[in-house]
Amino acid sequence: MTILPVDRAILAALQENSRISNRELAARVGLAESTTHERVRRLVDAGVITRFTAEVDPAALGRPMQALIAVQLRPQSAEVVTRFLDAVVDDPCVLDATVLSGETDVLIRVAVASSEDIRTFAWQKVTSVPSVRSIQTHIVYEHRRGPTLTAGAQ
Amino acid sequence: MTILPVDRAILAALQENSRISNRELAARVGLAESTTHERVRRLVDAGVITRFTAEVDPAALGRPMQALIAVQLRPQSAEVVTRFLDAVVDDPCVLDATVLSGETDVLIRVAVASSEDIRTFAWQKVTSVPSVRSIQTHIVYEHRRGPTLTAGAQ
DNA sequence: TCTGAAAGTTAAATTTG
DNA sequence: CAAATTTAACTTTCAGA
Repeated sequence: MTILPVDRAILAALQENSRISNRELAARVGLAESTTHERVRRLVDAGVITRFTAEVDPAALGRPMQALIAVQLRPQSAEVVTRFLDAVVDDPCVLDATVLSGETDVLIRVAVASSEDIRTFAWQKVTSVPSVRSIQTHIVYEHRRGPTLTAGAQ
Repeated sequence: MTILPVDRAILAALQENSRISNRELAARVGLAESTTHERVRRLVDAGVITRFTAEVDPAALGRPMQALIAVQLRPQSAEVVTRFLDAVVDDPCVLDATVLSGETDVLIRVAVASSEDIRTFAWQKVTSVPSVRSIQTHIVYEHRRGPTLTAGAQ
């Protein structure tokens, strides 16, 4: 699918607010409503827009603390990684998990009410998986989003 | 603000799809439309929902590769960290940046077209900031989301 | 805090240029 | 791709429980 400048404008507007009406979106990008509607549908169909979602602040729900837990696994096999993810990623304190190259095999981001909850997750849940060789916990002090995603490599 | 079970249902539904109509949301959570409408408004006002957004797949825009760049800064001061973030976080390849405790001070997540772009960002942009002492680049092999965020610590 | 109904607004599909 | 049209669906407000 070819991404035109007008598609970038649509992507920018919808990332900033996915709930604006099709009418307002059309006005903002300077196309007819029917055209705008069709282009949004195509962006979804092409997999450029993966979902429309509401962002929720864990802190506002009583989980003001975030941490990264770096995990080293042994043996290092695809199956071990998959099994580890399946074992931990559904825990309610997990925000996401990333599989990496390098010393650390998996990086887990958690949001919790207090450091006690990190301890419980890290030392009860994570280290109870047999293939976990070692872990390190890092407190998240700040998190910043990059620029809005509107185009390929510049 | 008190989060009732019905609010969790609203949060779950809106995270899964922020574009469903208020009518459908009301039907799904079992409340009248007017009540549902009011509760969503309150969740936004209370800062529980921070924004409604469209998730975009960088790969579908021609940036199929992601990496984490771990950065160590010297001297380690609040101002150095802030200045570093200001210098790199607006680069178009940056998805987000996290300030951490531990060896690594900042973790930058990037989405790029090829490894050549990582090299350019890491060795042109990042290491050109004087306070950067060292960096390590890790390829992202896989990324998994945790469960939907609906409540405080369980 | 909730409901139900009324009034105004918007979406979605179609047709035509 | 735009404009116009039409029907159906939706949002928003408010009186009242």
